[in-house]
Amino acid sequence: MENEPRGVAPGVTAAGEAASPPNLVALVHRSVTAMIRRRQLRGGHSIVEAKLAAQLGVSRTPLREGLQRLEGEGLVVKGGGRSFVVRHVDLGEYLQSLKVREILEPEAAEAACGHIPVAEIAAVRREIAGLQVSATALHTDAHWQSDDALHELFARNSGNDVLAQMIRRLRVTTRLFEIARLQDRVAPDLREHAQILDALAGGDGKAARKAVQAHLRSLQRFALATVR
Amino acid sequence: MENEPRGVAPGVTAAGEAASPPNLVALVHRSVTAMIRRRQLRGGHSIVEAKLAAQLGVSRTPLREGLQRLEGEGLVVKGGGRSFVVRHVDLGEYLQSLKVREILEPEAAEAACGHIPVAEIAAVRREIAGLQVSATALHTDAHWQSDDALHELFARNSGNDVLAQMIRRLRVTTRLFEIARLQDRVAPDLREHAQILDALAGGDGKAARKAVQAHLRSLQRFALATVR
DNA sequence: TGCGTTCATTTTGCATACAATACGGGCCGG
DNA sequence: CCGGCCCGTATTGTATGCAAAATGAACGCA
Repeated sequence: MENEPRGVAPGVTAAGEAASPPNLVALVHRSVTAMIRRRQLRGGHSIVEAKLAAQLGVSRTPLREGLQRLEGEGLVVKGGGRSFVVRHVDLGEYLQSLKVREILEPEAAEAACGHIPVAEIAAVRREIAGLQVSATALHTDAHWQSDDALHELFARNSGNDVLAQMIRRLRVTTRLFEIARLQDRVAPDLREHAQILDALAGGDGKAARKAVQAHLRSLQRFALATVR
Repeated sequence: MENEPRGVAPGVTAAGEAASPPNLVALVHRSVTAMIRRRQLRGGHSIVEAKLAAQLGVSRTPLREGLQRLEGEGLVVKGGGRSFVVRHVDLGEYLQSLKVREILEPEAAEAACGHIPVAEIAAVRREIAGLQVSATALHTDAHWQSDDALHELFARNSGNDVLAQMIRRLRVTTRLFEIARLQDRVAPDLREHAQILDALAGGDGKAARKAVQAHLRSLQRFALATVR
């Protein structure tokens, strides 16, 4: 292969991460994850290895290894035939995932109450506030990001890393669906996220639990009403 | 490479599964999973690719792909350095996992109540009954297997595949620890499993929930009391 | 036209080759 | 006796080559 600058599709590499050894499978993993989140790779799309490898500037070997790892994580599947397919989450699975989140996340929120550094809460507040201003162009991207930040806030501080990991995993699935199918969740999320933050900041465990549960139920209703 | 009969380490391949295309990465995945469960690969043990590849009769390429997939699933990790390491679950993580299972599994058991085919319940009953007889040699192996069967029973029939998948995943972690650290759980498990089965068979959702919760709490107590 | 069949092309599965890096052990200087 | 350096070896990271399987298109035959 011509040893190109190994550029990666524009704007795909993750930030930070001083990779002393370039480690191409990690690069593939990050890049493909990002591409899926940006809908550059749609759910159900079947991946041709040579093409994607060329696009990322790597050979098929690290590409395949990265994809296998993503399959283990559930982002892609080897669908029936022989090629990798970006996992497609349908409404049924989305709702099931939300049900499980409805079991786990209120628990995490309650556990986290009173254990979250105020600085972190403030940071998430700022992120949400900044959202009101920006135009709709990058809006959704930033919105999803603040969504991540909020849920990560109480997951990480729940005191149970395993619980946090499960929540993250479930959110991969739900995000996959939301990216593909839901459009205007910004306004309701803004309101509900604010309520959750208030409860977390106030250290009121019961209120936090309620707020998170209400949020997740709202998502279910929204999906049922929105998706054709 | 000498194209050997591709024998695989004795007794390592999973049963059934007529693999029309040999599919070596699936073979690796199954084999390594089995080897970990049998403690042929201990937690914390670092894997040398060439050695394991030779042992399984494959080249390093499918071996690495299989390992990457296992890393995505959380069975192995690329520990700091550069080689794969069988994940080591410590007491803390084990207890955290049990806590999460204590949230999820009672829910699944209750949901499954009344939806489990009687034949399946009977099959698990038989499996447990057969356990009483066999000697301690294969005892533990068979014990773990019946444990899988019981928990799988209500997970699969809970009506929520995502929930079932989460439970399976958590059980990978807890099993990893139990294999390494716990010895004589047979007697208490036998009793508690029977109680769960009775509740499931009776269709009593509340009782099933209670029985599963009691079982998981018993495991926590047992671990705290047993592990030095 | 409709349908099976053959052949060219694409695409994957796997093995191997090779370069880069980490590791360990001995050697030398102190 | 100890610490640091150097070099041979073990091991991993990546690319490439090639064979088998799938795909699909052209073609002939009914």
